[in-house]
Amino acid sequence: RLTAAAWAFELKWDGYRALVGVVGGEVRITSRGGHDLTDRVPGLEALPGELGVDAVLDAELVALGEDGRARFGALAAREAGGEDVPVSLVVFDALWVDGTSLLRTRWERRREVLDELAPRLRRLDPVIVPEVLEADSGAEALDLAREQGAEGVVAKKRDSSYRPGRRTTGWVKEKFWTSTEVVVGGWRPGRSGSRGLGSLLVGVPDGDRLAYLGRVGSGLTGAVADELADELDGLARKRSPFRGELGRDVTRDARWVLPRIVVEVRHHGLTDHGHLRHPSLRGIRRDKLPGDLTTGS
DNA sequence: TTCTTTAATGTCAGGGGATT
DNA sequence: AATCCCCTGACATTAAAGAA
Repeated sequence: RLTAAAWAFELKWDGYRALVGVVGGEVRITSRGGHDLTDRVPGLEALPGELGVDAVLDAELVALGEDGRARFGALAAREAGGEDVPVSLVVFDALWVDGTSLLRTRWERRREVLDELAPRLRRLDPVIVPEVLEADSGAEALDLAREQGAEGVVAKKRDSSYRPGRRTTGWVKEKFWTSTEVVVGGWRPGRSGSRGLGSLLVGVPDGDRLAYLGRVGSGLTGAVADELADELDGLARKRSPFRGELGRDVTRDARWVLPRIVVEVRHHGLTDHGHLRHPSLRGIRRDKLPGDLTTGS
């Protein structure tokens, strides 16, 4: 449905969204929430001189590992001073150049402007201006992205204008999903406003216990949530079925349960701590028992 | 053409993980 | 406490399509 005639495909970068202002000889990087991120990217002192004109650019702030792949977790760690992770600025859009706003200009034209600026931008060490993917379809673009180890693809409608701030349907993000079956070992109540379940504590069988995989709250709603709430109530248990300690912030209001219910969870792989990343509940697997699941990934 | 229904689009709140 | 990155569903609004 995403044809190359109407859509252009770019790699999706995993980092912090940032606006880069090059105005009056100074560089200023701002997060989506309006916070100053300028100090996160050293090595941009020469940017105003190289660029030659004032500009506001849309970009993503990413930390790259040795393999060239983005590592989200390393970004915030940089401030701790421990790891010296090089931070790059991936520039993918031009919003305002030399006194002219491009917000209402179609993406195709904005990309042309960006390509004109690209040779100068690339003289700066931390700056990356990624090429548009040479793909005839969304599926082909995903294949390319997978080869390059990216986390996904962003499809941009060629005639779309730029809508500041809000999420836009002119840009469609396609990420690689993983689906995993996990066992429910407990739950946490929702906030005072919402009733019943807030999130599920899940894991995979590891010997006679469960290896903790984190919480799943997104997608836990409607009839499925009510159904699960009833069933879990009947499986209540005093001791945690998980192996090891889980941390006070989790255990404080956790309710443990006999590990019997298997659910399917969609996610983006595991974090450095071995938890599910961006998990969302897909449904209950009544055809499966905890014993059917294999240990590990 | 105009009115009504439907689909697309946008906004918001509540869940997640992580770090300082 | 913040901050950042998300995902999902409910609801409101807007745009498009169908019927009269």
